[in-house]
Amino acid sequence: MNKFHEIFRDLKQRIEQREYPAGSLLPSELNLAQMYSVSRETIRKALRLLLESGYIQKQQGKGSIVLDIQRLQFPVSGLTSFKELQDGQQINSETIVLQNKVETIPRYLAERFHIPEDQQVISLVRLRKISGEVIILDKDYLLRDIVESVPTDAAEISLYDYLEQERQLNIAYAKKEFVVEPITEEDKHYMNLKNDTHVVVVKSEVYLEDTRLFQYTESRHRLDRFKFVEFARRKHSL
Amino acid sequence: MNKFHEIFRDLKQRIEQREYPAGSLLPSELNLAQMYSVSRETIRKALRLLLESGYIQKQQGKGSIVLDIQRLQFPVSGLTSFKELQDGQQINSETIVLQNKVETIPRYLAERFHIPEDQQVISLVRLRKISGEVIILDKDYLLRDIVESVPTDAAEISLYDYLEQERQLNIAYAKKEFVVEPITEEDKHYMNLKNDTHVVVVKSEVYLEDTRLFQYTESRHRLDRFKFVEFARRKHSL
DNA sequence: GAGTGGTCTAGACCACATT
DNA sequence: ATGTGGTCTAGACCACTCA
Repeated sequence: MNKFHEIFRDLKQRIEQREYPAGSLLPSELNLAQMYSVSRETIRKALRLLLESGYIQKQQGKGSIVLDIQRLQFPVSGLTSFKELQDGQQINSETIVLQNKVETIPRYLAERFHIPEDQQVISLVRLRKISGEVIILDKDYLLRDIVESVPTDAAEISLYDYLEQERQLNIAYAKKEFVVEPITEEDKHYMNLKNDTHVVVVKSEVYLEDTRLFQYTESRHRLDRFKFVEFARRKHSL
Repeated sequence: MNKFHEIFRDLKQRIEQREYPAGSLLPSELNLAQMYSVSRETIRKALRLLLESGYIQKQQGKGSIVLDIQRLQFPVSGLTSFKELQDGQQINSETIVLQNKVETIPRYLAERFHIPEDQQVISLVRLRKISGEVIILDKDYLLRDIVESVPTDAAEISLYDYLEQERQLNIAYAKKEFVVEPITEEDKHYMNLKNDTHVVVVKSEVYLEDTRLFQYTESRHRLDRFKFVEFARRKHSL
């Protein structure tokens, strides 16, 4: 729909299909502007998206160098749902909804977020299986002021699809925290933990476009199957 | 030096000092343009930096909402050195250089990066102490084609300061991978591991502006002291 | 010197939220 | 209807790289 977004997608695809191979230079901004019949600033917006997602590296005076996506493959970071992760890779996965009920918010969360102690939340507990093994235990709390209820089959397929498309919620940003914690009885009960004593826990606070908190999640991962990949750029002196 | 960067730093500071308190709106882009005597596009570049670093949330038709930095404090992610992390928080820390020598590249790295097997590297091993305890074991390999040698006191204080300022190297981006691995004899020997069986390992491939690989690092963290915080934005349909 | 990306401008029109 | 941010333009000048 937006010009710069279309150009981004087009260039991205051409890079992925090796039409612009790794190590080569993209056409200059001026050339691209002529090729797509847009202004240079519009090209620059598209290139910025490519830069941020790790497809190119720019050099003043030289040009835009295409990076090696083979090498930098699967950078999986940011605010991405389990479903989207699986779609990106071809992995056979399965979600089992253990719990989907309304309750009052746990006290430690009410305190942490300065929310009334009688706040109602939807409490979801889900198991994530990959190749038949239970790898992840997800515990979600959704504020009931914002979502009244979630159909269990939506929780099974993709919660974010449902919230964004059916409920028209605009998920905007999140604070994520990665820590390692000793296992609980619940972990031991639901996951195939062998002799593990710890799990990796990813705690996320998710906010809407209007800055309202609407979700808190603890995603508990089996140690030996946890992997998080990130593409990072150096920010020179903010 | 750049106008938009100066404006970013100014607005950032005013937000941190609660001149623009959390939940309030910044002046409109048109107003800001007049206040700083610049064009609106320049203001928009500054606001984009604020948006990306989690200081504001924009809403079309409404304005730029200041976010609660108390709540979203210490988002520590991206490509940041140990020194910079410590500077951001007031923690007493110490670095001990265990090794600083030239050797041929380990075979698994030569294969992984398609580098000649006789490539020379600088091999650094460093311990990171926080409050007197050894928390992190850092193993660095720097390609000798790019840096000939590193003074041990530079490795002790800040490697990145030295590389960027003394050596004029432009560090641009990295691929980072977070996994959990069983401990090695080396881990056991140097860190106070108690009964831990695993460590968190952050593996980083660091690249220069001209896209040359120049550093590979394994940062091995004690489980109970590992914490990684990230501010993430939802990317709607790339 | 020619070509590249980086910054900045002044203006236009659109989409959205509020009154 | 007004004001907000989102997109796009055409042009200017600067900083940098490379032949």
